[in-house]
Amino acid sequence: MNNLKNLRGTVDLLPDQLIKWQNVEKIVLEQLARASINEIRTPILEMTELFIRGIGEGTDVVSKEMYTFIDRGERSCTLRPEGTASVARALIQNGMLSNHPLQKLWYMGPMFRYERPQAGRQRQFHQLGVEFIGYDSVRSDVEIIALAWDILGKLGIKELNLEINTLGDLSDRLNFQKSFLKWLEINKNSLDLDSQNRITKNPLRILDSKNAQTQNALKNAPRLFNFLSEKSHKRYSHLKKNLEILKIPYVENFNLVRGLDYYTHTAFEITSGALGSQATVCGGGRYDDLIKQMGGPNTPAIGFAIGLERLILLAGKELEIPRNTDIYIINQGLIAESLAMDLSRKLRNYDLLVELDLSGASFSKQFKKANKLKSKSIIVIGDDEAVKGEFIIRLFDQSGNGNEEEVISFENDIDLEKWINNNLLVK
RNA sequence: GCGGGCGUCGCCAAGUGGUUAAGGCAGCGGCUUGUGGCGCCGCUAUUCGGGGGUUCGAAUCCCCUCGCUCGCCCCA
Repeated sequence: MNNLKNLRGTVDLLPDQLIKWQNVEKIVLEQLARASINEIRTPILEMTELFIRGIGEGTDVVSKEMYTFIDRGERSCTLRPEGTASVARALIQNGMLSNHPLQKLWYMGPMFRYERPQAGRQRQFHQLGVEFIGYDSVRSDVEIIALAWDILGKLGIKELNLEINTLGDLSDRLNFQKSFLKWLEINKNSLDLDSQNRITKNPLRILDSKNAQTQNALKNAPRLFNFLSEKSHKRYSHLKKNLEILKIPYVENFNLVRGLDYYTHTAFEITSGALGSQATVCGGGRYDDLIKQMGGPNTPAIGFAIGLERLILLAGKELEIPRNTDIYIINQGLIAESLAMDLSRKLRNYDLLVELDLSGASFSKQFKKANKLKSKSIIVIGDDEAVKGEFIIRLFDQSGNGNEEEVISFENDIDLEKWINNNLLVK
């Protein structure tokens, strides 16, 4: 029995911790609803092919981090490592792009990547993703960045850094890649080993290598920014201007590439120093070619994902406080216990947190329990009350001073409601 | 995949070779069988992540292994 354990990189979320999760999720979902974004749910398990084609074979995520296995029907299946590819697939497959070319969608759920766990990183983790499908205007880029920024702001998270970059469109990138590859051939030896390996696999990724030696060498390399078309340049400066109008502070990072192949034009990341080495809480960008590449109609899109574990880490302690019990029902005796159960059901029609003591323990014990839970009030039903068809109700404040008891008949809903309104529902 | 740190009760922890493994919190029971916060009393690890070895004797030393954690890489 003792050797049954959860798998490495997975965690049990226990009731105490879930208070914070639920509070954070509530705020996030409210914000999404207000921006009139609709939910979409796709399977956690997909064909492996989807991610190879969607994310890109040369990426780290696909080449070494996927949970892939052969199922009983000999299909290669993969636990999703991210959400965008699935959403794109679902939209194409369900013909949603011809009927509703414009849509704003969100999803939330577990993702899986086989990596070494560390602070802010698990093998099963959770993401909130937002995708604006069919939108190509700069304003949609701005709106989605603002949305991410505001969600973090609503949670009271301070000291965030927004980094932005532009990757241009496909032809910008090809032009750049040509001369970048030439430079890489010549300067190969001044790069670190990882980066050398990427020359053939995924050269763009070399740009955001964190190796100091490589970063130093890259200072003399051609810059993607200089290969952007006039149109791409304009798009990017328009984006910056809009962010300034909205007073969203940003930092340009020309080396921000992002690890998934599908990004075009705008790429952005929001980081926090409070997270340790896994500093990114939100990452996103535009992916105008993905849906077409996956066999759908030519559909521009932009999206982001927020890592929920990291979000929880950043969110304030005030979200960890549980709601106190409003009424604790102390009860003992055969008839009393039935009456108590009936009363507890009645009380749950109000916006109250009601706990019925089921222990059958002594009154003294039940009072202690009510006190431990910091219940705002108590109801007492014993044999005496049961016989008379009434119960005792009273406030139960922490000072321990005797509050006035009130006796109410089980039939008298009007007095009960009055008491609740006067004592519990008013601030 | 590669480095560093760590593993004693549900939680926090003392103990670094000698025969009963401190203490605190939480939990349970009692003082007080129908009225709470405080207090007092009692109970709660045959065992120190697991396995092997050294020794008369190990939680303490050695080896292996598992796990956790932090960092590299990468990402949310």
